Amino acid sequence: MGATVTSRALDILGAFDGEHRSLSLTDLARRTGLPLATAHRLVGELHRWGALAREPNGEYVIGRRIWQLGLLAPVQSGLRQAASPFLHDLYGTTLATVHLAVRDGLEVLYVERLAGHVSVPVVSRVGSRLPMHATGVGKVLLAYAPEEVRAEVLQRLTRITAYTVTQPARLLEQLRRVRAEGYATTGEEMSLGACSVAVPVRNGDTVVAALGMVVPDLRRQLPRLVSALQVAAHGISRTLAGPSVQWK
Amino acid sequence: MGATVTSRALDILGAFDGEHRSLSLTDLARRTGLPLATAHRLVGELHRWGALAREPNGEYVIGRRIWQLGLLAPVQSGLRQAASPFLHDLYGTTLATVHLAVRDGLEVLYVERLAGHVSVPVVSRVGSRLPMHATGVGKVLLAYAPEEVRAEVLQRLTRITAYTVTQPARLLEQLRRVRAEGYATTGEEMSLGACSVAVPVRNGDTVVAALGMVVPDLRRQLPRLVSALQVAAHGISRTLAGPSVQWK
DNA sequence: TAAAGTTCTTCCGTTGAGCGGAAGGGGGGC
DNA sequence: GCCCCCCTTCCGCTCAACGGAAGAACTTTA
Repeated sequence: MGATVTSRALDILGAFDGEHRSLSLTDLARRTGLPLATAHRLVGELHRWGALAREPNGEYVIGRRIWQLGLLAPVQSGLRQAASPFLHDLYGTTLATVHLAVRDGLEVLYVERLAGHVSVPVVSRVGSRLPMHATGVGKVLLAYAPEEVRAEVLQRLTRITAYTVTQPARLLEQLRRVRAEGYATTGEEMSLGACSVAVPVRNGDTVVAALGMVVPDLRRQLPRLVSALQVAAHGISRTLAGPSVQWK
Repeated sequence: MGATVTSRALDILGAFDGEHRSLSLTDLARRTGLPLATAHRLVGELHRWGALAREPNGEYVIGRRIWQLGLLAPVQSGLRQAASPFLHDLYGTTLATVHLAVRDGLEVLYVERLAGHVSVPVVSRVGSRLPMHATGVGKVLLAYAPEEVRAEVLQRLTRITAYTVTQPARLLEQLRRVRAEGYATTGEEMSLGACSVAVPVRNGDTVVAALGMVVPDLRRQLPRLVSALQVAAHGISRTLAGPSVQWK
């Protein structure tokens, strides 16, 4: 596989994740499968550049330089900033957990999250990924994804709770309705006790993100939540389409 | 200089900054001084891994994977999250531009920023760096920095406005007062029309960050602002010292 | 429409940078 | 003391990275 120097260096960075925020040299060597001496050299270079930093205890963590670079990513500087005020409004009026997510490959990537005080069992975190077929934002993004992506996702509908939709035909039907009605819902398909609604966020004609919220129960207030979401989504779209948000 | 493969790959990432968020292949080759063919190969690898992404127009931007990694940096997951609620409170009670910053090498690195509606000419941005001797947070961080850092910074007190302190002796005296009184101030030393106050944020005994605010004028309300800042700083310190903030 | 100028991509023979096994610290637990 | 684990350094071999050059794709100029 990855035999190039660059890919090895990147693999070292990739060894860090939400559960492994700080790793010792040997941890890194083990997780990447690199010989210790090699890992040592690469880690040294990454450290010298500022991609990695050392904790007082000697373990390595992601460095500030990477954090800084991350702030330049379009997902951060464009979409996120455009959406920020609308998310706050939305949270203010509904007090539910609000999410902004994009599609990344075959998964949903959470870009922003405002957590409600009344906490519902929510799995997502900013920067984390979840399967598309079991989340509200995922269904929206899947509904508007290229045919090939949809086809591939439909092949692997892994079961997560007892309510997860795992039959391709049934999910396809749901996606059709998402396109027709403009919103997606889930009921305890990702975690028990959590339902969700989501709507697409457009930039011009294309769906670039999904905006969703998680609540304990949908029945009663669905129309109100959908319209609140749509108002916010339109606001974000307008900001995105506006004069060069991306660059300021 | 940088002759290793890794450092070249990192240099490519380093070519991106606040003013250059998207670059073409030739831009990258030029900015890094690499031969086009070499840049092409490295960029290809970075792209394949997700460190770089391609815009519709073919230019490269920082990819989502880097953004995700950045979220794992301690500056983001520990300090920033601990401080967030206090910053919001602080902003709510004062309506001034609020800053959280750390020292990175010989400069101030802005970690978080809440912008006031009544905008004062503020230069900082999250992820950007400014010189230490001309900012409130910078003076605080400098006052508590290791002797060697202070010595080096004092050698290069570049003038920015007519009010910037450029005499080492005068700055040293100010730093002494910062330590004695627990807060630092600036008056139009970084940009005209902007004054600032800042206080240290501690984790245990060591100063890990500085909390500051920028206002058009300090005279009248200084005591009130200082005490508001100190309350917030103590709150952050308590959260940092508390049970494992860093890991949740 | 051709010509001249961009920028991007692919090819391939040469060579020195990266490789990694091995050996040498350092510390802390028993 | 001894053992074990983790980190760091060394060094000769080899193969991956290098980059000049040629050509493809696309744009601008004449």
